[in-house]
Amino acid sequence: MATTNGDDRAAASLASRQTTTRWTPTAEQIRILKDLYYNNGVRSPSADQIQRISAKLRQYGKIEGKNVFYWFQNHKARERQKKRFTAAGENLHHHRQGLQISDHLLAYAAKAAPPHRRHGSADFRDCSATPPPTFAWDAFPPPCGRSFHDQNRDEEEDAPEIETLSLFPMHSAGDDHHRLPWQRRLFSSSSSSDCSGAGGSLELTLNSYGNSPLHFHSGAS
Amino acid sequence: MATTNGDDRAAASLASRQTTTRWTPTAEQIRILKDLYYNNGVRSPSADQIQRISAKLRQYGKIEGKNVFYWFQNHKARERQKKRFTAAGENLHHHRQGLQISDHLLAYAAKAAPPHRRHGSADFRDCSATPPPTFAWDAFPPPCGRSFHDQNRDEEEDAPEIETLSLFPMHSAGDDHHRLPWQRRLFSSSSSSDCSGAGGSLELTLNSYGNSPLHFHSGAS
DNA sequence: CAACTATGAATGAACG
DNA sequence: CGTTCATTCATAGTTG
Repeated sequence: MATTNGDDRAAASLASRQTTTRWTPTAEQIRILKDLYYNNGVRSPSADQIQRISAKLRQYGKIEGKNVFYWFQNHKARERQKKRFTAAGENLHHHRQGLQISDHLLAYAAKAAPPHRRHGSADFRDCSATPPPTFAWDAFPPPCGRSFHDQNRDEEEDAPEIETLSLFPMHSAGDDHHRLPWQRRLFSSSSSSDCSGAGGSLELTLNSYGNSPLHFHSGAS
Repeated sequence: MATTNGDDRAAASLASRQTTTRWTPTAEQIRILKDLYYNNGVRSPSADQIQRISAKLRQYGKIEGKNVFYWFQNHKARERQKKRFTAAGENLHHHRQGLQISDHLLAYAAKAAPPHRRHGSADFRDCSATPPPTFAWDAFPPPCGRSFHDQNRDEEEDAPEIETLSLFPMHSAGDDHHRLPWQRRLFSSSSSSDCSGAGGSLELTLNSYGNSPLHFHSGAS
């Protein structure tokens, strides 16, 4: 991303009496953390490792063990979470289902092809054929010569699996998987006339919150 | 909101390849989202719901799962935040003009709530028996002296004094491993070649990025 | 166009 | 671990 300075939030806000209680990692700290995460496969460091890491990172700024712990926890969790609700490729293939508004949309959609904002290069996680079951702490350069990305923003990769998933499973006769109780019928598509640009009515059924279907009135009034 | 715009802001303008093109929800998308929020009580949709919602909303414009996720997060958070100030801000009716930060500053000024724990719960800085979220691994496991660590942080990211403390304690006679709240059940993965270099002076070489000794450049680019 | 506001995006911290 | 809350940054979009 281009969050201005990005990592230097700490340096940026050090001007005043920052009552900020929470840790503001420096660029170097983040760099090291990501290096450990991606290049070394560190995902859930143990207490000992956390201590070592924090000790090391302390050279670059204030940091405590819990910060390291949380960082890895969050980083890992977010990576998974993101993948979870980003199942379908979402940005480059919108089903144009005949709507008048798409006129403009298509217009710039064509030119706005470029993917996200922070796709630099390939990810590092699988830069080597050997999964990182162990912690490569000691001392050894990264297995594969990896070009360092800019500074911050990790390098998540997208697996644009275009599977045209059923947007709204009406009634899955062949129930295959039971995931969670609320995963039942969340949405009910009203056949095929719900995709009106603006001015339609769609029904959404959310069993988890209410059994009554929801009707959207896009009547614009 | 304030301007009841209601147009397809998506079709606003997009000429330059903004590296930070954040999602601009369309009127229909917002309407549906609010409908879900208010009429259906959806506050924190899960991954599955997010997928469906985003899929549905995609008919009205480009959208990704994370947009839905963030939308609900923000909407909920802000609503809560606003309500939280109504009671205390009866006197300070300053138009909170300028500076986004004034938002929370007013909050503190109004309620003067200690900036630590979250929504009132129970205070627990009691260093007696079981400090709930006490993180022991910091530098040294405080017996119970300081429950709350960084509180009056008036220090900056500097002062990295490279103490020569043993960064990597070998085994140190085992002694008592700080029994972290989670270690009991989380850090029990000692059944494998944990840190291979645990018994030596790990060096943590992270020179893949050109390890600068330290030195924080004042940044400011 | 500057000043300001609403809100999307990000992330540290923590809960269950 | 997945989920949730709080706080902060960045910026689209107005408003004067």
